[in-house]
Amino acid sequence: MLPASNLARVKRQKMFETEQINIALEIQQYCGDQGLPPPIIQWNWIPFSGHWGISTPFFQTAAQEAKAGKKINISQRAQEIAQSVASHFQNRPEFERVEAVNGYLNLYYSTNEFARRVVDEVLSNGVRFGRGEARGKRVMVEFSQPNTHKAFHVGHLRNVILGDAVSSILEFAGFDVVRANYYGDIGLHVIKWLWNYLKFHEGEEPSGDMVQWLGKIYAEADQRYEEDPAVQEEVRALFGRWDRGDPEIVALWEKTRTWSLEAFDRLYQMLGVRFDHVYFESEVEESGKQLVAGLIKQGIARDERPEGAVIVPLDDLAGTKDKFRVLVALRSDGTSLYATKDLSLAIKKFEEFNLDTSIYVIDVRQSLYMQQIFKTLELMGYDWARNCYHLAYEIVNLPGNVTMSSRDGTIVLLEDLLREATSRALEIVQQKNPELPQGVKEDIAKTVAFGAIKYSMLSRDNTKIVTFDWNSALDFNGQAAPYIQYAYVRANSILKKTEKKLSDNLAVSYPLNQAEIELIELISRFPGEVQRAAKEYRPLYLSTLAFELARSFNDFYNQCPVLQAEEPIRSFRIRLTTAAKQTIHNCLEVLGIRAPEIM
RNA sequence: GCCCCUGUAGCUCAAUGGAUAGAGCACCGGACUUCUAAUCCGAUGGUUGUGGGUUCGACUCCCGCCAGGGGCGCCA
Repeated sequence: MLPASNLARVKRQKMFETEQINIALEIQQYCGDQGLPPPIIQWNWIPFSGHWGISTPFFQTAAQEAKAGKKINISQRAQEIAQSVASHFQNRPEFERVEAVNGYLNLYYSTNEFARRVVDEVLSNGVRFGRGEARGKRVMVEFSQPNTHKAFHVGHLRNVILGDAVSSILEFAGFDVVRANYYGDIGLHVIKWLWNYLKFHEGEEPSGDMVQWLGKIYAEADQRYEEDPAVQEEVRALFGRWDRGDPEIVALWEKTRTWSLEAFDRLYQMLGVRFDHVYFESEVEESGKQLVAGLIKQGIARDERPEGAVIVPLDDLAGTKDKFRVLVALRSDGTSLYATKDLSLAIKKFEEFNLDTSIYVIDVRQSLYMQQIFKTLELMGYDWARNCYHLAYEIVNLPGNVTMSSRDGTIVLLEDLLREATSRALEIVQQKNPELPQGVKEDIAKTVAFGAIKYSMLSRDNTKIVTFDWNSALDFNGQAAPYIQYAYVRANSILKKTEKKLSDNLAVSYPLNQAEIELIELISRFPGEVQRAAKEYRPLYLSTLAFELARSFNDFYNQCPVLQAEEPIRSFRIRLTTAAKQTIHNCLEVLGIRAPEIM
């Protein structure tokens, strides 16, 4: 229930929200006048009705009466109250029908009037339809976080796709979003790579796919490192040289790092993902070490060197048991760990960007680690630590619960997946539209293939493991992006054959049929679903809505002739088709999926 | 041992504490002289892991148990 005093603060994030709040207040007023406890109004869509409207139950009101001592049958009493309220709302122009059923009050909108308003709202806002009002809150989303000098596989892809979608959704919902990447450009893995390069690949220049080439050298290095203690010794020595700033090593590091960064730039560009700010581990390493020294002084960290490392005994400090465990903040040899750098980086983010919220898109296996970092920051006295949020997602596995690992060679390279998916899509375009120019066909194939891959990851909840297999990854049928894209193409195909200028926003003067009503209802849900997805960081709500919009449009397409229809039906259906196309576009847009004009 | 996640149709997954738990895939049967069949229509398919509790009402919230996965001092 929204108290009247809060009414002015309610932003119009959903369509018709103001109307709904006003009616809710009126119902509460009415119940109060009748001597009933004020009901909590929770508007739902009316199920099974096939009409457009809102609904709210009165069980709670009845239950409150029962608790107050009245001897009543609750469901019966709820129906009585609903009936009473319904009679109060009888003969109101904004509702076509008002009824009380099973303890619910059902308010059926005047369908044609609301249809007009929904379609008009979409058409007048265009690409901005569904966009929330600016909130004046800044949120940083850190995602992708690749290691340089390593391969990029399908497991990493889920992070990028999720982070990108969440960023877009938040931005569309009204937040000021800073998309941040954080490269692991230094550390043991890089030194191992450099060692292997110097020893076995000296002077080689990258060839073919850069990320793959770098990854191959890394995998090789890792294997030699694991198998041979002498290698470990050499790598440590090399790490020492790097630490001392040996010019030859630093130069090689800089050169190869650049190769890697350029390759990632191309990769993100290909995926249609951009970042507003980029951080590097190398830039927070020194500040991290200093920060840990400070922690020791403050008595937050315990220096157990030389026998042990520098640790933060979180459970002792927080007064918990077996909850936060112990965070290792610095190695016993004084070299930095992830934690060393993450603590420093967290502070840097808030200082540089004046954030309200800081989101970390990182897989679920690092949940404890993330809580340790946030807790440590809190103990350091940073109040904003509670505005740090770990957006955990489950990993991508291979069949048989096999974790993707470069070391074990159990990976599906991004490159391979994209190539395979694109060629499969191209084959289908070839069949459907052989007359199109080759370049156009290739564009469509890419759009479809990338869309399919992104959608398959976004249409599953963050907490669900994705099991990768080629068959389902390359399946373009059913609930998948190509289905949605095809509905968009069909809408476009109708519109191409109409006059450029849309007719005016006239009242709908014919009885809408079922398919039209459902389509309009789904369109009207979009702004609310954007807010819900933003609030819970769940693109799933929008990937589901996109599919439902597409299915509903296909239904409309089959049942409702547009171009052949008589006026004024024809004009309205053209407007509705335009609105559906726009809404599908906006919905896919925030998911990072493009829609082709033809396919 | 402690903590987290998951368990829903044969399979992969949805479902604001609300009315009759829905899609896709697979399987079976239909629909292109039509705004593109990458589509649509129909049929089959359920003790929501299990036992309690809270509630007018539980797939949803709480507790126990079972099963699977993950995490827990110098990896990232």
